[in-house]
Amino acid sequence: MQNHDTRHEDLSMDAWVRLQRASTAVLERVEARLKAAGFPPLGWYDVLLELRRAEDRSLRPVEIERHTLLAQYNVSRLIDRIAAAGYADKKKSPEDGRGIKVCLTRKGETLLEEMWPVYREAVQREFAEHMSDSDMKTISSILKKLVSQSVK
Amino acid sequence: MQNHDTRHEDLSMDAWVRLQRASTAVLERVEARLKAAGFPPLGWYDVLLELRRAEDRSLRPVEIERHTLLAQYNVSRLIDRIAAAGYADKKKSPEDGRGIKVCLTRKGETLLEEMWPVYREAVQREFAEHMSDSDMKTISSILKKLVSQSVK
DNA sequence: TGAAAATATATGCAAGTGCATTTAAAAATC
DNA sequence: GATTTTTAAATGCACTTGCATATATTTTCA
Repeated sequence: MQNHDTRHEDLSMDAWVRLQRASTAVLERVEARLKAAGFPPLGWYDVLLELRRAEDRSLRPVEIERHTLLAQYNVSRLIDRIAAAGYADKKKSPEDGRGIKVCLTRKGETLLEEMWPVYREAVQREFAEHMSDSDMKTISSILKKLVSQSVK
Repeated sequence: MQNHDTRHEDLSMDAWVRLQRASTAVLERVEARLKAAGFPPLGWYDVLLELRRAEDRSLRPVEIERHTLLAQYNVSRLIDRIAAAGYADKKKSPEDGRGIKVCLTRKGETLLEEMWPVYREAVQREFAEHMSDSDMKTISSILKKLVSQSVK
C-alpha cells in the first residue's frame, strides 16, 4: 500500500545515500593520510597485499582483477605503474603464453611494511574510532550480503 | 593488551574493507543501470536534485560544493557539462560579483523526473532488496556517525 | 580609505579512467 | 588438425580528475 511503500523507499534511499557518503568521505580522509605520509594510493597497497598473500608472492593480472573490483584495463595499467616504481616485476607466465605473472619485489614488501602502520592508524582514526566494536560487527555482517552477491 | 588489540584491529579492518567493497560494488551496479537506460551519471542527478530542493531552484557553486562531496574545481567543471547539456543555466550572481548562480532548467526538471524511477529501482534491486528494513535503519544510524564528523 | 587577506570561480597541465579495439595464445568444435 | 570461439593482456582516444595557479571580487582592518 502507498504509505507503506513510501516509508520503505525512504528508508532505502536514506541508507543508500548514507552508505555512499560515508564510504566516500572516509576513504578520502584515509587516502589523504597516506598521501601526506608520502605513500602511493590505497589501490597500490591492495594489489601488493594480494601479491603477498598469493602462493609464491605473484599473481596473474586476471587474478588481481578478481580479487579487486578493478576493470581489466585498469589492472593492466595499475600494474605498469607499480612495476615502473619497482614494487613488482612483470614476468612471462610459464604455463600460459598469453599471460604474465606479477611478482612482488623486496621493495614492494618493504612498502607494504612501511605503509601498514600508517594505513592502520588512518582507518582507526577516521573510521573505527567513531563506532563501537559491536557497530563494526553489525555493519560487517550486513554489508557482507551486498558483496557476496557480486561473485561472478 | 596484545590479544585484545589485535582482535579490535581485525574487526576494524574487516568492517572497513567491507564498507569500501560493498559501497563501490553497489554504486557501480546502480550507475550501470542508469547508463544502460541512457542517463547521465549519478553525480548529475545529485546536483540537479540539490538545485530542485533549493529556494528558487538555483544554487551557487560554492553551495553545491558543500552539499556534495565534490572539490571546487570538480563542481566548476561538472556544472559546465550539465549546463552545456541544457539541464541548468549559469547566470551572474546578482549579490556577489565573483559568483554565479546555477539555475535548474525545465529540461533539468524533466531529467530528474525521468531518472527517478530508474534510480529508485536500481537502488531497490542492487541494494535495498538484499537487506531488511531493520538492517537499513541500523546501518543508517551507524554510518551517520561517520558523515557528521565531516561537517566543516 | 586603501592595502592586505580571504573568497568565488575558472583553467592549464599531468595523470587516471572508460570504452572500444587490437594482438596473441589457448580451448573448443567440427 | 584446421577453424572458430574464447580468454589474457595491452593500447589509442576521449573524457574526467587532481593539483597548482590565475583572475576577479569582496571583506577586513590598520
